[in-house]
Amino acid sequence: MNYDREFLTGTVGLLILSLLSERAMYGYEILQEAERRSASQFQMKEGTIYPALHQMERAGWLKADWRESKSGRARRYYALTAKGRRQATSKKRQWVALSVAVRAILGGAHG
Amino acid sequence: MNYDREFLTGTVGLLILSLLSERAMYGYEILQEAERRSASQFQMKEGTIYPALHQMERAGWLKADWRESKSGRARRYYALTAKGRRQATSKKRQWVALSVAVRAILGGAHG
DNA sequence: ATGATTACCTTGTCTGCCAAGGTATAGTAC
DNA sequence: GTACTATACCTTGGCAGACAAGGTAATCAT
Repeated sequence: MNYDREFLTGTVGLLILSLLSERAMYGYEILQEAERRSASQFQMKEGTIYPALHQMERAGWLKADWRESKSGRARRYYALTAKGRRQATSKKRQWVALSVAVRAILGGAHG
Repeated sequence: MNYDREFLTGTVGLLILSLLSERAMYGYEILQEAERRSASQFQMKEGTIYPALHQMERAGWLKADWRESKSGRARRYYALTAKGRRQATSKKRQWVALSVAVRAILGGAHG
C-alpha cells in the first residue's frame, strides 16, 4: 500500500470523514467536536475546515443540506455519500498503517 | 500543547530525527533504512530528504561531515546536535500525542 | 561497453493549512 | 438600548512541505 501524498499531510480530511461517519454534522460542530474529543489537542480553524468541506462535496464524498435550528439559525449539514464512506474506511486504514510504520521507526530509536 | 503547523505535515522530519538519534547516517542511507524498517511503507524521495537535511543543518539541528567509504565513494554523514536531540525528543512526544488524539476521534467512529 | 546502483544535488509545481478578513444572527451584560 | 461574545457561514492570499523531474558522477555487474 502507498500513502497518498495528500494523506501524509491530510489529518484534517481524516478527522472530518471520521466524524461524519457517525452522523451528519455542520461545519462549526465538527470544529468543536474534534476539539472536545481530543481534549483540545486539535484546534482546526474555520479557514481550514470550510474549504475542505466544499472540496469534499465537489469530489462527491459529501452531500449537504440546509437545516434550521430551533433558534432559527441556518446550518449547513454534511453527510457522507457511499463514495465518502469508502473514502473514510480507506483513510482510516491508511492512518493505522502509517502509525504502525512510524512506530516501527521510533521504536528502534531508543524506545 | 499545540502542534506546530509544520508537524502536522512533517512526518518526514520526525523520521529523520528519529533515525539520526540512533547514529549518524548519510542521506541515501536514511531513505533505505526508513523503507526497510517500515516494510516499504515509507518510500521517501531524494527530492524530499536532501532539502530537509539541508534545512535542518541550517537550523542547527544537524552537523554534517564528509567521510570516505571503503570503496572510495564520498558520503555526507549527518549527526544530531544538542539542539537537534531536543527537537527529536519534542517531535516524538508530539507525534505520540497526535496519534492518541486521532485515535480518540477514530475510536468514536464505530471502531 | 552498457546498464544498474549508489550517492549527491536543484528547480518547479502542486496542494494543504491557516491568518486575516468579512457577513449576519442570537444571546448576555450593563 | 447598546455593546460584547458566541454562533455560524464564507473567501482570499501567502507560506511551506512533498515530490516529480532532471542533473552529475562514481562503482559494480554483465
